[in-house]
Amino acid sequence: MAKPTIVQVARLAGVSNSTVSRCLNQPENVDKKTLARVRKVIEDIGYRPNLLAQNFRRGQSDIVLVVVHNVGASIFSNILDGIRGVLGSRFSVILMESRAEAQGHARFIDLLVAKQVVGVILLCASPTFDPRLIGGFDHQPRLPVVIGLEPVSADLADLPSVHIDNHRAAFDATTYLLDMGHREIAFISGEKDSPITLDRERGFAEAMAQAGCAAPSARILHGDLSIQGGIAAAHRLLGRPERPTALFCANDDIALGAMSVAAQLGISVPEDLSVMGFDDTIYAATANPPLSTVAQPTREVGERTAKQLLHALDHPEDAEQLTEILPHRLIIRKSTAPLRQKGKA
Amino acid sequence: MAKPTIVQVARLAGVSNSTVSRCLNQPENVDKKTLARVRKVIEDIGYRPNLLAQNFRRGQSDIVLVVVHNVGASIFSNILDGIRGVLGSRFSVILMESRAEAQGHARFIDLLVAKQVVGVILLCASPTFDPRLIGGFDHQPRLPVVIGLEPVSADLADLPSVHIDNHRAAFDATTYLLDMGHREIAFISGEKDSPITLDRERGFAEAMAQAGCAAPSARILHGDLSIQGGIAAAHRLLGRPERPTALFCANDDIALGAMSVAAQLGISVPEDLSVMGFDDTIYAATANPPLSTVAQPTREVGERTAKQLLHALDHPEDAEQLTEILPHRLIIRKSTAPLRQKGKA
DNA sequence: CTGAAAGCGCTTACAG
DNA sequence: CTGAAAGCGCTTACAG
Repeated sequence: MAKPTIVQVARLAGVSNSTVSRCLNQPENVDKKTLARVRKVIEDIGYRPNLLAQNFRRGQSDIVLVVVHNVGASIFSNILDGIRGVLGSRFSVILMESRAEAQGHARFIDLLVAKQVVGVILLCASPTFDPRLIGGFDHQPRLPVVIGLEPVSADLADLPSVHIDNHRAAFDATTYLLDMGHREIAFISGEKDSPITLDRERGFAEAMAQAGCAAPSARILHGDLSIQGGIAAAHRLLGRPERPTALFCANDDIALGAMSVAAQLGISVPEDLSVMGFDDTIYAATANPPLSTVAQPTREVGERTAKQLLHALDHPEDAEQLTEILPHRLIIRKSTAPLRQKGKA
Repeated sequence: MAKPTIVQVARLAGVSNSTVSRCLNQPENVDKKTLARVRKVIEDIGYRPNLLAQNFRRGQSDIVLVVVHNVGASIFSNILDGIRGVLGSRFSVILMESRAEAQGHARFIDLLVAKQVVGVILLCASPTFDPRLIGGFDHQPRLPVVIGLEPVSADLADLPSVHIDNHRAAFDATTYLLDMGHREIAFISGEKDSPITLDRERGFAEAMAQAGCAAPSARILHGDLSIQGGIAAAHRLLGRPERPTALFCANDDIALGAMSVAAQLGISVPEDLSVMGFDDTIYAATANPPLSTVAQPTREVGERTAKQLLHALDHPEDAEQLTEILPHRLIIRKSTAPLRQKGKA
């Protein structure tokens, strides 16, 4: 008993294949009674269109590629949930890790071509995955691309994107630290020129400059957006006596790494050192001490990103490119405190 | 300029489509010289087989479905890396979250049927994803399934699986705690009857019983393998005066949640309470205090699981079912310490 | 609103 | 070792 195909349905319903196909794909163009009859047969024999045949015939798969820096980063969990929720069962999501791609761009393109992906969501806008290079190659049409989470640099401004105002968020967080009396603030950032942190660095520098701190950009350390990155930076920063009194970290993992170094060195957080993270991942609230941080609406980022992609897929003629700015929120917990007066030691 | 197809290659090489196809799929059956000529043409015009057509024609996709409880759990990061490394570019990995599947089994089957997945890796052997139900339904052939990370219950013993000896690992960890003088030890586990924790619970109970502790299974709390689960259990456990002196947690997230509750309640870890985790995720080492835990070779779990699947895919006739037991390792950091003598308070 | 026919790009017996 | 031919299950102009 083989899997039923469209021809069995057609035979049983007494119509042609074309009509069955229309019932599936453009029911509005089918007579009500015919439609009902065909649907009944479909139901009765449990017919399901062969996706492989559909994809082949239509010349495109049902695969959406989502590029993340690192699947393990807990921030992606909610975002991916949001994406899957919207894309639903109509599309399959496959993940690619930018950090794992030593071969970089070539393999990325390979994958796009080989898998005949229908759309791309970039949750990391590294140069390797320059969205301008998506499509237009190898006889492929240009693919819809949406950028999520990351700000979009000016030269990519024509691409739809969904993210918070990173500049403003970093400005707010830094201002909060400044308001607590801190002046010796260091910003532990990600890779130099990484798009996700550039805006944050500018926000930091701007707040610092407004508060009269000299050469704020000298207070920015570049590294890796990871626990290891936080550890490395903290070792450089906290080993010396004239260490900063507050650390603003480009993400929570960095902050967690930095706090562990502080603990090792016997520096108390927040008494001797305030630490502020970014993202409000699930590990922030239970850190010891609980981490103050900047929250992003991650699930919403995923949902909105996916909705924009869906729109682009369903309305290829509609070239409207939206930039959606979602709200951020300062979450103050226990890892930050007012600057202690000098005579502390 | 359309994407080149097999017929252009055939024409340019002066052979038939069949021969080009053979060059691609069974080069050993092609004359060396013909092969070389065809390959040259392929190279020259940049031909790449249309995967969509291949999949359709062969009646199967190149998709491997990996089921995890929760993508965000950091333990899966390395495992997925391992899987991807082995499955490489030949297959696409799509992820399904068991926790997200309220509809459960039905949707799972739907996905399998609809996407025509070629193989399944189960990183969570919940009843919803009972591997015996994979395949055999809806006119589909039985699919190769490999279980990773989780122990396999006796009734599924005919399925290949890759995991540590969870019973032994829990026994070892509990014994370590007992050797430190602890007797009032609680085990915070996952869902009741969750296969991943059953073996661990038995290992715990066995070690406790050997040490003469009465009713060890009464010391097992069931909840959720998450930070929230750890928080909930810790609230039940640590609120009362006759609280345990040591907590053994079924994973690191639980331990992190429990430690945060201890911190809130002013209970010092490890002075007043030893806490032991499981998995050695990236958040264990930088916790405050750094978390003692049981490490699993996660990347290897992924690689071995994927290799078994690959074997099953390439040798469907070979029914050999392997159970691979990988080594575990106790990692002792700062969250565990010898029991303090009574007169502490 | 419906049907007959062609065709998407490949693979696979089959015959030679 | 190679080629001619059929066919996988669907969709899509086209004609009526």
